[in-house]
Amino acid sequence: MAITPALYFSQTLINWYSRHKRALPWRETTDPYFIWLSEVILQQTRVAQGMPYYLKFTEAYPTVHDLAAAPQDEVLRLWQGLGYYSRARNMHHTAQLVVEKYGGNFPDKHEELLKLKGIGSYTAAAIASFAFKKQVAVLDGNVFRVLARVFGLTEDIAAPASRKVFQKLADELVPADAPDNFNQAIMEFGAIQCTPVMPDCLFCPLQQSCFAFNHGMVQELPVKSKAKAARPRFFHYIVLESEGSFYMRKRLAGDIWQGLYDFYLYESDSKDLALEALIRELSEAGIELSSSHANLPSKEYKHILSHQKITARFYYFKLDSRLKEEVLQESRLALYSPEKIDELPKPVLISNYLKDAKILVHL
DNA sequence: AAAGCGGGGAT
DNA sequence: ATCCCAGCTTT
Repeated sequence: MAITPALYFSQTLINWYSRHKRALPWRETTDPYFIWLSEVILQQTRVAQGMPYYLKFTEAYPTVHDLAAAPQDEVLRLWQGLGYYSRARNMHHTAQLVVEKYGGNFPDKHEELLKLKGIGSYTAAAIASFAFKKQVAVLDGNVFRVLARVFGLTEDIAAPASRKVFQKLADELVPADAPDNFNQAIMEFGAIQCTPVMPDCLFCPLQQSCFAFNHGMVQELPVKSKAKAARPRFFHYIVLESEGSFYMRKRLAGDIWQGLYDFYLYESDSKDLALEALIRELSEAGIELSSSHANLPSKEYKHILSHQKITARFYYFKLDSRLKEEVLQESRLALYSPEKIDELPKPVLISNYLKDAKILVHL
């Protein structure tokens, strides 16, 4: 008997997957905790970049109870360098909720998983299918690309409204008897074979049935609107040293790097520092710098985020005496030895400076 | 619906 | 230097 197009598609992908799948540690388990950990780490992150973090986290926190019991600074420190730090904060929060509300066991329903912080439709589908064999289709960037090309979908994948079309198709394609294998297969296929640039159409098992290949539209699909240009920002970091220790503070909500530690920050709309304005602001904060203080501007650091283009310079000042308690309260600064600084979660930009300035020798 | 949120790899 | 990758939350 003839097989349906949906069956042909899923069986072809699963067959391809059995021959091309990479051996990855989170594919060796059905433990929802490890699946969840890997999927949160892999959001917006390539396997090669996420792998060392997955190994670090599973070693430091073998169970959801260990993660739940950890201090936030420690979790963020382990996450340091991976970016999108709300993932770590939400993950930590969810670990505590799973322990308190679910007795340490993750819910197995897609809609229950969806209620947890940091778990959206993709991650909920991944956990539900990989750990609990539920018939729900994952929809990530790889799946968008594969479906757009093979089935000729021309909706803008950057537009939220397009999700409905892709989700409906993906849901029709995911087989009841192997939802986990199919979901893994289609994402792996997108990552290895049907890549964003230079896809390997020549040796593609779906070549003859692929809309994009047959219509010479491989370069045109998927359709994706461009992101807007990154906003330029100019950071002037004031590095205050007292007796070999440094004043730092934890960043607040409402800007990048929430929960990470950096120095006193003076931001302006120019790469050049307006010294008088800085002195005035510091003075208002109760921090008096006399001309006797050494002022060594660092080299210029360019730090590129997807949505911001930061130009930063560090100004080092050695203080004659410690800042007063009320000044610390008001500015939220605190004094940290290099050993303590090493343990603090910090933006990559700050870590780079600390390394260059030889304040931190390792890392 | 749009904006905000990190960082790294390929060319 | 300039292109690419992208899930979740908040607004």
